[in-house]
Amino acid sequence: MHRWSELFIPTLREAPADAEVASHKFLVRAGYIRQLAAGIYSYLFLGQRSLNKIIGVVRDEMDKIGQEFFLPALHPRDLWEESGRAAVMGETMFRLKDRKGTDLVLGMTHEEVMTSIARRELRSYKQLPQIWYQIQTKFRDEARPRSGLLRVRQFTMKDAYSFDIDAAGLDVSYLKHYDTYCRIFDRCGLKYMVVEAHSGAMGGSQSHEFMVRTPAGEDQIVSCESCRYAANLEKATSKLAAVEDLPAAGDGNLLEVHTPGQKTIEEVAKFLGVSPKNKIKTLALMTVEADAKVKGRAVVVLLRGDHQLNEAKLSAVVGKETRPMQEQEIQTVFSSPAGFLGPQGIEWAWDMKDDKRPLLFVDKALEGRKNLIAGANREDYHVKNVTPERDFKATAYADLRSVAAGEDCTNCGGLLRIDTAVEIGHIFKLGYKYSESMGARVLDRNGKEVMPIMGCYGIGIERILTASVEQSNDENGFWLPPQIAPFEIVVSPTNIKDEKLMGTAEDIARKLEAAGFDVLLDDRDERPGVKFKDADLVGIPFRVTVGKKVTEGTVEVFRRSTREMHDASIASITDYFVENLRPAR
RNA sequence: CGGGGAGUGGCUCAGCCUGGUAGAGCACCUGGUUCGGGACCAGGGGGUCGGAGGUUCAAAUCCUCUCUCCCCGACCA
Repeated sequence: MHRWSELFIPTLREAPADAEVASHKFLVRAGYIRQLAAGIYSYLFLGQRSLNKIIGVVRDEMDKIGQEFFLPALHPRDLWEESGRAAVMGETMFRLKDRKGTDLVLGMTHEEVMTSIARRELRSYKQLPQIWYQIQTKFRDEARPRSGLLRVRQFTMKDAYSFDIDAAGLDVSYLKHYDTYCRIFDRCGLKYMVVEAHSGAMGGSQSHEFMVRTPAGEDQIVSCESCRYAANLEKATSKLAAVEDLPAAGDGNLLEVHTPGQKTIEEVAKFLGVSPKNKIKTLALMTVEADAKVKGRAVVVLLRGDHQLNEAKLSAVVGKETRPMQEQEIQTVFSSPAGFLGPQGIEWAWDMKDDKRPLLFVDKALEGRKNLIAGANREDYHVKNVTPERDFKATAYADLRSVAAGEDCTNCGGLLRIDTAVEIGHIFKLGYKYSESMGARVLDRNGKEVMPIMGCYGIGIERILTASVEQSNDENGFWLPPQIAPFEIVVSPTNIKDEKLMGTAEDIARKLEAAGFDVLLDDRDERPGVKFKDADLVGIPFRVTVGKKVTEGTVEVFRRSTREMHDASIASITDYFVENLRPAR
């Protein structure tokens, strides 16, 4: 039996000064975690116990569809060179050398290692499909760790990888994970949503994220209030209301207007008395090359004046990350200072291969529009009557803008809302990326050599705990669902020196434990108030208070989530929990 | 990496502006009283004030450098 008086549960009366978000404050106050350095945490008894329960649920469900491995965290850097990701990951990857000077890295994910096993061992379609997973520590040297356990440099991830003979097989593996993830998060008692996610710079593949809404999150998710549409802001689309074009000014040809000192969209629109919707926003960017010695390429993006660039969408179209141009670079392309840029009168590359000229990507919202206002590429001047295709030719039209709250759903026309959320799981169709770069091949039923097609699937273990705390807390502390709480029930005698109370509390704790419940007996020599405050704080969903009413054969059961309290007879206490706790499992 | 904030007993903080030999509350130890929502009384232990250098008769306090942590941004497989 677990006796509080013998355990290390260092609760704090006050939140640590460096904690900002609720989960961080409470996990520290409740004695679950302690910080070692920025983004590096120790898990103490209660924290580890809860995480072990989460891992138990994850493992139980994953074992139904896959096989558990355990891969090294320490990888030879060569392996990452093979996949080409050593450069891509940049400084986010921890790097070190062994005593012989060999370059090693700490694993931030395990596609490379899993693929290295697959390519050596998998020979035939008869061995497929395979689903391999592990629960293991990941290391990522984040630019800015933050929010307690929400973004850290070392954490536990359940990562799974599927290998199939063809795309249809991948669909099956993907769906299995989708369903399994739903079961896992349901069992963990989370209120989550599944959203379509950005499929990365490679494009084409399908991806879903499992999200828990909380203001502490770092992701923005778009969802429809009328239908089931939900997507990460990086990926979301919306339907735009039609915009009335301006009438042609003058003879309809390009017409310069003097706009002294009016640089921003807002200023110019106001100055000219038009809506930003009739303006073109011209953004000047450069590609970021993996090899720092290679010069970037100019990328210009046109958006409707009131729209925001979505960098994830842009990088998917360009195939590379981009950064804003510096003043000098802007001068080279536009011969104009920033603030007065426009697309007209410049020779754009109409095809990606033409690398002498800058690329011009135009958001679809501008397609078919006319008589727009853009910068004149000349200080203090803008130009009217700008009409796409007549005054400039785009490299491509694409969806490049971010959805804004209040726009219409593409599916059903309903209202779209935007919430912040934390990502707890992500499933992804990888395709042939690693099979190809790392040389995994199997023979198909015709004896022909083909690449296995892969998927990868991750769950952030600590984030389940963190999201759960974010989802269920009040000023006194938090409560976890019984399935992932360190203990299901805390039994609190109000005075341990009263032999009757203490004896009864011990009996009850023993009985509940015998019935299979996870019980903590608060046998500390503390005043009742201290015990109640601590019990409220530490995330245990039920409390049994053993007080004066034992003389009547009664104790109190306190449900932390609702703060409901009612009497229960000592004789039937086990039955009470069998009824109230077990169905929740 | 850019901007902002903070480092003083275990925790939360005051003291710094205006230099004079370090404090409070909580926690901890001993004894006693108490016991249904973070008790009370008495006694006690614990800090080279993040580090280094400088100014000064004297530095937690002023100056320079540096390290660490937090927040905003950039970044985020």
